[in-house]
Amino acid sequence: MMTPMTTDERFGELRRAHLFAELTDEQLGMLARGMHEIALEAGQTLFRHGEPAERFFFLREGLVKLFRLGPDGSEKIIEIIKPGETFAEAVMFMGLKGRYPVNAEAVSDARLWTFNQKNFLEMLRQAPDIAFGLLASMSRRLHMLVNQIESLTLQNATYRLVTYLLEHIPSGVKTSPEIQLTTPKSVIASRLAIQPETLSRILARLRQGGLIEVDGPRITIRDVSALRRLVQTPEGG
Amino acid sequence: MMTPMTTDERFGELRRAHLFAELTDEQLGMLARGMHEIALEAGQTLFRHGEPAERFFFLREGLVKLFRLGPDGSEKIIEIIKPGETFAEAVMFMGLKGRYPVNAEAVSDARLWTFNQKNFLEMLRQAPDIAFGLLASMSRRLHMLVNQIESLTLQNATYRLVTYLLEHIPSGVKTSPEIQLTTPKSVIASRLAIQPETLSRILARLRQGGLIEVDGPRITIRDVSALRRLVQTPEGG
DNA sequence: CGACCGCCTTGACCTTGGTCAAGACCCTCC
DNA sequence: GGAGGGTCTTGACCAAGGTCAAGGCGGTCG
Repeated sequence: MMTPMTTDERFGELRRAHLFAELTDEQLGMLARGMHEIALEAGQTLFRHGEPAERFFFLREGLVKLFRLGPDGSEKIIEIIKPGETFAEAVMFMGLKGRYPVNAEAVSDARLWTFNQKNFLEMLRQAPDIAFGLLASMSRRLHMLVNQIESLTLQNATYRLVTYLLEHIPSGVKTSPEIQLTTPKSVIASRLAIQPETLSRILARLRQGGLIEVDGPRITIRDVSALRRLVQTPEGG
Repeated sequence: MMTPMTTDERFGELRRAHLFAELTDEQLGMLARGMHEIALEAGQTLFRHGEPAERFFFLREGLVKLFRLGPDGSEKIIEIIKPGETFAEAVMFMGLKGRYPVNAEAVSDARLWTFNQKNFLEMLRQAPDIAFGLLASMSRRLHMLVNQIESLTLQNATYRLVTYLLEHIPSGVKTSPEIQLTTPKSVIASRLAIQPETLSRILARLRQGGLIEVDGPRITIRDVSALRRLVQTPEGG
């Protein structure tokens, strides 16, 4: 048994999510009434593509991947959910017949809060301001997807990996920043729509070129500007 | 000079858009107050990727493509807008600092109505019900993008083209449906993220296999079920 | 009518990244 | 310490699709 959380602690944790950050205590209270906690073990499935979508989720601990399966069973990870993020909330607006467009599975042991669709819509109706936050967060997600489509079609594997690395440089570091990969390389590969072998080969090539150093899950960037140049668009774009 | 439209005609046209379909006359009236008409010639640019997003659009006539440019200037068409559709409305919620995530250009001569961001947000604040329609339409678009990502990564060029064909079969036709391509093949190729040459080759291959007949922009499907089988997923998915 | 232009098609070749297979490395557990 | 398992790496090979180049097939315009 773990010590029960105070209401304040719960509210603080919920506010980590973009979606809830702007809510008043009262609104969070309404939200929390319909909230349930669940735990998943690594590898456990949360929901499957095509299932009726009756709940959405807030990830407290662990890692969850959202993915689609191809005809041959190969999986493409659409998004990796990290603690403090909500997911599947967009589906709530497809109405009662809405279905999850992806599969969700815990990558590592995870703890989540779940929210019931009906309660949530009801709350929105009473506090329409929240809808604006939702609209903003959805349009952000929309743009992310557009960016993904661009990089999947306009750019090659090296470009995608280098972009991924550059995006994960800890801020504030000037020289030789070090990136600690928090997810297995195979997961990153799927996220970038390449095979683990190819990921490995590209890292090797960058290493040989003196741009980076690789030590297991720790990657040190030797030459940030050279990496930037690799993915630079000639035009402003 | 063209004959001026009656208010009723305008409302009827606006309601063709998902986004506006559910609005009352009064709400449409508010919307129409901030509306302006513009015309574009084929090839003319409406807005560019990165520009401040102050307006969104309703396409009345013609064809508009939304696309991104790669480092080498190659373009990937994200979406082809057809008459009766709205676009760029999601960006309105990124706040005053929002910027268009794509380029927009008229494929053929086009007429549009434009809506100012500030007016629109103001109206939403007074009629929060509309926000729910918006949320639904955005989550639909979100799902479409997820589907695109899947087909770009999990499936090959033939799969994408066949899926495109199947989606464009006029409804109600049983035997040998005929598809009239309304956009140049090169545009379709970009939409499917393949080269025009590849598109041409795949069509040739399908033709040799007796699955379709091609006569310029007119494609006759000889064997619908064979096409369906081509893209069938072994599992339910 | 014939030159020209845009769009599509076809062919030859090449690059990228996927597949298959073998082994390296590392960690845990007995 | 050693066996076993998961993950990552490396190599050899292959297939899909991109690139380059040439030509066909209407259209339009002078």
